[in-house]
Parts: sequence; structure tokens; C-alpha cells
Amino acid sequence: MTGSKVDDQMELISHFYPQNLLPISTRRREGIMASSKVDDQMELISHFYPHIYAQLAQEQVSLGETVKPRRRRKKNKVEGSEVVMRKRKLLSEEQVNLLEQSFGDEHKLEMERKAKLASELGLDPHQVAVWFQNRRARWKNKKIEEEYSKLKTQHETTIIEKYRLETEVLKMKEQLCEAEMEIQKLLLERKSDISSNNSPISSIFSMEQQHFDLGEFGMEGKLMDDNMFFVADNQSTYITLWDN
DNA sequence: AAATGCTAATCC
DNA sequence: GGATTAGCATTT
Repeated sequence: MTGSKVDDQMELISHFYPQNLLPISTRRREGIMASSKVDDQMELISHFYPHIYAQLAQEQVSLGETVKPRRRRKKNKVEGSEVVMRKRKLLSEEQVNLLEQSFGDEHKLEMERKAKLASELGLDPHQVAVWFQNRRARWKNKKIEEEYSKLKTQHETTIIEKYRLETEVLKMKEQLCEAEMEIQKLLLERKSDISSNNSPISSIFSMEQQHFDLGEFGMEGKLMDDNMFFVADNQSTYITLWDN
């Protein structure tokens, strides 16, 4: 890696992440490189002691170093022939905790709260704003997913109930069909009996049957003739014959 | 090491 | 504010 490339990189880092332009950066410039350890150190400081980190950053600024937070540039962008890589640093657990706590209180972020949080966390207020924006998006997604799975289980139980009811209807139709067939069968038997006996046609098909109310049994009955009794309740149909 | 997940940051 | 990108971590 050439020196100028390192410089270019530093320029980019400071461009996107002015807060990274601190003590260590000089060492990098001087080619001592192996930056990862030093970076890790600063990262640790920023992660676990955001206040101290913020303070350090503030000192650097007041010492006159040109660390103006310029507006961030985008992603992989071709500048001349160079491909610019965007850097990204995760927030520390502590920072996230405080942000979460704050988000729990109120999803919206007014200027005052933003500034306060930013200084407490040692972050750019813009970062805080972005965090809240993203957090709201995540929250909304979660809500949508919750609503979706709620509707899904609701739909599933409805489908099951529908199936159960359809089965019940089928069963009842079958029962009804059997009962009607039984009636037909018995009526036909009776009819042929009567005609073979050559006896006068009884009142089976007329409206003159005597009507009984067997309320005590929750049934209704009709006397068909001397030894046949037609009973119907809401479950099934019976023909009761008794010997004389 | 490819796939996947998460999320900070960017763009519109 | 929504959609998207891309860096980083974790999982497979």
C-alpha cells in the first residue's frame, strides 16, 4: 500500500467519520500502520466510555483540527478511478441500551432530546436521528409481522371450524336421507299390505289422522292406524309398531 | 466461504 | 419517511 493511498483512505475516513480522526490517526499517517490494534483501542473507548470518547473528540475539535462533520457521502462511488468504500461502525451495547430506553419513552425525537442523547452517547446528532429513523422502521415492521401472524392463526382456526361445520352438515344430511328412505320403505310396505289385504284404504295419506302431542317426551306423534304410530323428534324418525 | 441477518447510513 | 445499500457478524 503506498503512502498516498493511506492518506486517501484517511481522508475518506475523516470525511465520513470525523470522530475517528483522533490521536491514532497520526500514527497511521506516519505509516506505523497495523492500525487494527489502535483502532480497536479507540473503538473500545468509544464503545464503553462514550463520554470520555466524546470529550476527546471535543478536545481535538477545540484544538483547531479541521474536523468539521462534513456531510457523509454515499456508498461505493467511483471517483476518478478510485472506488470509495463506505465504513461502518456498530454502536456499543451501552449506546444501544440508552437509545432503546429513550425509544421506549418516545418514538419521536425532538431537537432537544436528540442533542442531549447525542452528547450523552458521544455521537453525532445526525447519527442519533438516523438510529431513531431506523428503529421506527424496525418497530413498524415488527408490528406488521405480528399483525400478520395474528391474522394467519385466526384464518387457520376459521378454516378448521369451517371444515368441522361442513362435515357436520354432511353427516346430518346423510342421516336425513336415511330417515327419509326408511319412511318411504315403511310406507310402501304398509301400502302393499293394505292392498293385498284388500282392506279399505286407511287414512295414512289423508289429513284425518289423529294428532297427539307427546310433550312429556319432547316428541310429536301421529296415529297412522290401529297398530302404527309415527313419531318424530329433531334427531330421527321412528315408526313404532306394537302388538295387539 | 457462501448465505443470511442485522443495522447504520444514504438517497429520494 | 420509505426504500435501498452496504458493512459487519453470525450461521450454515
